[in-house]
Amino acid sequence: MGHMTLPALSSQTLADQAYRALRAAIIQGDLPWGEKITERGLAAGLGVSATPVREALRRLEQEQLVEHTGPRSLRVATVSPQARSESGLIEASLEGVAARFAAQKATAKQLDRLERLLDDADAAGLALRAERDVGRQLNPDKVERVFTALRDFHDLVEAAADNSHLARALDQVRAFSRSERLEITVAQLAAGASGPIQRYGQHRELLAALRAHDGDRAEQLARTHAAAGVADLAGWDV
Amino acid sequence: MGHMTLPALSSQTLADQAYRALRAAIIQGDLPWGEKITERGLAAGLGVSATPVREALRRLEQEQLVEHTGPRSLRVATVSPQARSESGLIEASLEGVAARFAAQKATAKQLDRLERLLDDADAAGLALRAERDVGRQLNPDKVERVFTALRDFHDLVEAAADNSHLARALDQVRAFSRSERLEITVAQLAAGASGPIQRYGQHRELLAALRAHDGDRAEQLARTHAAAGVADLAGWDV
DNA sequence: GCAGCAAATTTGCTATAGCAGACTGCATGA
DNA sequence: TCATGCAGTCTGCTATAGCAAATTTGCTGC
Repeated sequence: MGHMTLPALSSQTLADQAYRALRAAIIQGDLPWGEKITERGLAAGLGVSATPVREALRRLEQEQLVEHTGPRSLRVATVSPQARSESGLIEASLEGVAARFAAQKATAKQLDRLERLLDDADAAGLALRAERDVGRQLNPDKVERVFTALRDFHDLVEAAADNSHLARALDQVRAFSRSERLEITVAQLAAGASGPIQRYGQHRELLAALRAHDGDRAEQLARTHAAAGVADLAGWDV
Repeated sequence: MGHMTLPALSSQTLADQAYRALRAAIIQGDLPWGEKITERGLAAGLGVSATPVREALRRLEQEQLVEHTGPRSLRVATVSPQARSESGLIEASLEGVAARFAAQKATAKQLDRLERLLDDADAAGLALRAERDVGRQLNPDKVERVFTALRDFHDLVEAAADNSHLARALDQVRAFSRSERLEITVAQLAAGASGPIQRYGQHRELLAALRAHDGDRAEQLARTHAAAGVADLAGWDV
């Protein structure tokens, strides 16, 4: 056996494609919250028959992105601002658990990669801070680099946690809590908000806790950090 | 409009029935973890066609109770002991969040009902303790009453939290963390374990925190309590 | 015995047809 | 003007047929 087969890189079934397409459409707002939908309508829009669309809808229903209004009618789920911010708290709690697991399991290679991501973010972040201090406009390319580095950081912590149930739960709740966060936070940064930049150093502390295998502290830091992100958006005190 | 229509008391679609039946079969062990399954086989067993079974399988796959092994083969998911205990920690964390939400939102009526449930549990529980102290065999009927009362207590806290995303996440993770807990704990009680009975008074403290709208303390108590339940089973320190 | 290959069977996936119930709009009558 | 019935249409649900690919089976040759 010279090679190992990758675990289905692209399932490519129409039902799977329909699921991804509809999920993305909902999260990105192409299918607005509360929109009435029909199997046949979606099937025609996607160019497939009703069968794979039905399976996609059942999966979306399972994660509450689609809901039944009556015995024979469907719509994209509605999500109140309160539900959105509460989802942020749920997400923060789960990210805390992820950090706890990661503190137990992260390999040396993963920890090093985490450190390199923070170095990248710092390089671009310090430049941004300097630009802001002299009143220049923020370089969108550097903003992007900071965000992708920090997103990769969180994703890698989640991967190090190595628990598929936790990962699934996070994916599902993020569809509600995080659908517009990136755009908002970028806007806040441009407007001069200091919260995101202040929370910056917390990543270093979290990494130190992970290295020390200090699950309690890692969870505490990750959760507080994530909850602060929600608070910035909602003006809440957590 | 003199009355309001109840929201679909029994959906009664075959796909829904198939979903519930298969889910129960998996959790109760009638379909063992790792069992290979086929659409047609399950459909024949349930007496329906393959279509509703496929939809049920997609939903079960979404919550990781069923998984693909290859492009054309399915099986009931496998769950390691580690994954099971980790699910217990995830559940404990989510129950903590539920208690936090409940502390903000619980109505006076709900709080009173919670108190009555604890009174019920205490009545039966004290009798059990007395029986155990004199070495008599535990009355199975009273054991049942304690468990149902405490289960109702947790369910009502969850209902008071009033967040469907949280409720769904709890349901899904419990399929893994709690599938055999009741039986085990009953067995432990019969064998004289003291942990469950010692954790008993914690419910009163939680209720007090809910009444005081003390979200921090409610979360702390609920989470510790739930995590202790996991620790009892796994011999872990949380 | 056993590895390798090909035929036969199994299996998941998709499209389609049709049913039963819900919904819509319009005409009717008070 | 408004409630009420009644087609006609729409919609979700289920069963079925068939395809393409994977899996299994059994044969062959070493």
